[in-house]
Amino acid sequence: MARARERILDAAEDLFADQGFDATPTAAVAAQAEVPKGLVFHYFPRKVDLLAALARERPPSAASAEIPGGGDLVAALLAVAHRFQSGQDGPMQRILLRDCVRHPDLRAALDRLYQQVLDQIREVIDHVIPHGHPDHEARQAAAVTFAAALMHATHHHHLTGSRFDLSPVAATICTGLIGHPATASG
Amino acid sequence: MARARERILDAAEDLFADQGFDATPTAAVAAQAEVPKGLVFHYFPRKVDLLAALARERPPSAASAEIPGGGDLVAALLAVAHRFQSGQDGPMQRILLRDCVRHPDLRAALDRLYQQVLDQIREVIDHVIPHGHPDHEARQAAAVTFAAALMHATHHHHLTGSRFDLSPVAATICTGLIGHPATASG
Amino acid sequence: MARARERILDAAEDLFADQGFDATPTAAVAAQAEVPKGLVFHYFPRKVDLLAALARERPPSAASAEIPGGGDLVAALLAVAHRFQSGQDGPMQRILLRDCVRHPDLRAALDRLYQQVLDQIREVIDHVIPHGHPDHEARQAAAVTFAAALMHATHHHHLTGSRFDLSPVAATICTGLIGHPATASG
Amino acid sequence: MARARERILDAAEDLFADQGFDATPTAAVAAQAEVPKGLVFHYFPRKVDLLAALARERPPSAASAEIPGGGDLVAALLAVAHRFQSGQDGPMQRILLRDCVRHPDLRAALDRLYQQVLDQIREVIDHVIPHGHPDHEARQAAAVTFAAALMHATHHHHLTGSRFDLSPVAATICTGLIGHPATASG
DNA sequence: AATGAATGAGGATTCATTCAT
DNA sequence: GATGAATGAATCCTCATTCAT
Repeated sequence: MARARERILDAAEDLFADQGFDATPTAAVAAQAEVPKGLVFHYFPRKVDLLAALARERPPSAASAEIPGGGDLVAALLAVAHRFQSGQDGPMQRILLRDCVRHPDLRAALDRLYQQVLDQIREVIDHVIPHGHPDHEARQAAAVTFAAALMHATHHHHLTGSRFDLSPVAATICTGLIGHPATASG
Repeated sequence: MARARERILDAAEDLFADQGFDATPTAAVAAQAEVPKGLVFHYFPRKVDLLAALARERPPSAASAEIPGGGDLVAALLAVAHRFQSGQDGPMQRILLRDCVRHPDLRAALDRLYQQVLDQIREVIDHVIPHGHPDHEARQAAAVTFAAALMHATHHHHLTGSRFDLSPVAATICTGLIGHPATASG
Repeated sequence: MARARERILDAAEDLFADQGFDATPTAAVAAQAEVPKGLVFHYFPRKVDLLAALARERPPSAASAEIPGGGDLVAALLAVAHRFQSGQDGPMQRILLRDCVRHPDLRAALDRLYQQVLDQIREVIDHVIPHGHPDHEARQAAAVTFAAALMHATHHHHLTGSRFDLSPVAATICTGLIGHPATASG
Repeated sequence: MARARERILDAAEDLFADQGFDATPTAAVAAQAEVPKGLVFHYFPRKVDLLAALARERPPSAASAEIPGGGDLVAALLAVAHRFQSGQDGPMQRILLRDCVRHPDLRAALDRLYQQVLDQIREVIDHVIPHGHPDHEARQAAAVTFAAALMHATHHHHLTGSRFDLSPVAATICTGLIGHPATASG
């Protein structure tokens, strides 16, 4: 069954996200994937290769969906955050955020994820505030701010299970950009 | 020697910060503390008790020093961040940020740390912008924003070894609060 | 490609000589031979069959070349030794000497090798000292002595990488046979 | 029980001599020593440390006993050989001869053993032929010859279980030294 | 004949924890 | 209290061998 490899990756993603890489025995991966233990090592000679394969083949993408129009920057930012935190890549995000500390191989994937988030936020800002009023630098600073807060919020969420409310952050940024926290335009 | 207990905690703090709780054998703690292995278990019956003792007896404090006057909010915020990231509590911060994921006992300590940071930032804001122009809510939102970004920056720092520049964040927040990113007053 | 079998044997000879039979995975043989793993087992159902095939099909021969004339027994003996230790059968010698301990199948091949060495030495002795002065028994004893020492020297060489100087041995034997260690005749 | 370490070494010596180092699981050592598996690693963190400890703490000694007088060099040499091959150090000899190939740590011990054998043989020669007739060089050459042959004979013995008859070797050497193979002096 | 996925027994090593002294 | 020997469950990984295709 050529699916074995995929099933192993599925199981690994699941278990690593849940308990962490180090705390997950390869035997558990094999069990959940319903393959014999040896097969895991057939495809991934060392346990860490499983992690690397996940980072390589299943990078979490901050998939940018359509940007909600309407000129409401706060809503747009929160929508980005929501999409990011509710997407199907939760498991990989957890793995990256959790295990990056001990497995620097994951750093690249985490960096890429952050960059995607940042780019997406910037895109949203530019879309909602199309003119040129706040200059490039201010826009980028705003994007960085929201991206950093979003990363923290996501970490917090994975840590505690409860959401970190980003509304104040979005409001602060919005005010910084257009002078008031509410619906832009006007 | 009654110092043994302290030496054990010193060693544990050091090693846990460096390699993580799970990856540090108690034998290594004993070795670095230069005490016999049995003594570690004499004072801390289970390994996790070591972690709990650290969190209880050596909580990292976002020690608020004097607030730099002068009305420069950006500088004041960055000063808070710098103090936080350069303090002597780096090891305990690392431990909390790293191992909180698997050891919820640490959550309380991490929450407390965040709260201290948040309070301190708020205090700085109120100190620099004493009047009442931006209302309480906006001030708190700004504080939350900077606290979240600071937590992310700290995490990033511990992860990569390189600093995460918080200047854009501080500028964005400052603009949100007083309309322009530079020295307040006016 | 019918050459596959030969390539497998080549690889096995190489690797077994280098790391020993037990320490060489069949997968390594397949890799070095550039054949799929399954093919190794196609030709040699059990790993040990590879070893047996080597011993059977590629026995090291103490190939007797022309005997250096001139009546110098010491030189002649050393020439035999040199030929033996420098021949192309080094790998198989190593395999026999090393793995015979655990794989008695190799014993016959090793015995045959020793016998060839012995016969060849005897031949050299008879060629250099053609008359009948030292009787058959003494000649055979001398041959046995040099053969034993040569085996040890070879083993030593394979073990340490450095040569074991057989000159004293040749000199001793020569003196035993003809009364003085130098060039025979006289 | 403080004897545990000795019992582990006893078991290791036994099993390594019998089946070889690589083919002996540490579990087997523990079982034969009647200690829990973990204790083996308590004393010898890596399996190879067991081997090193054996080589260090239990080096086989070519224990020189009293030299048989009587002036019979052949008998004296054979006595040395017999003592060497019948001594209580058979197991360690086997281990050295067998596993030196893959574990160069043993080389020093094997070298030392050879040196002891050589020295002892030389001593016997000097004792039996006290005068100065054959010069130093010839004596040393004779000793080297017998030592090499003895090593081969021992290896052969360990390999096949049957003795390698050293009489011809002794006779050849004796003739080389004193002109005739029989009882010296006269 | 040829292939490489599949299998699972086995083996070295780690380490928290216990406990006799 | 203090000590380090003792314990054994757990884990990663290896590898000969089988087998469906």
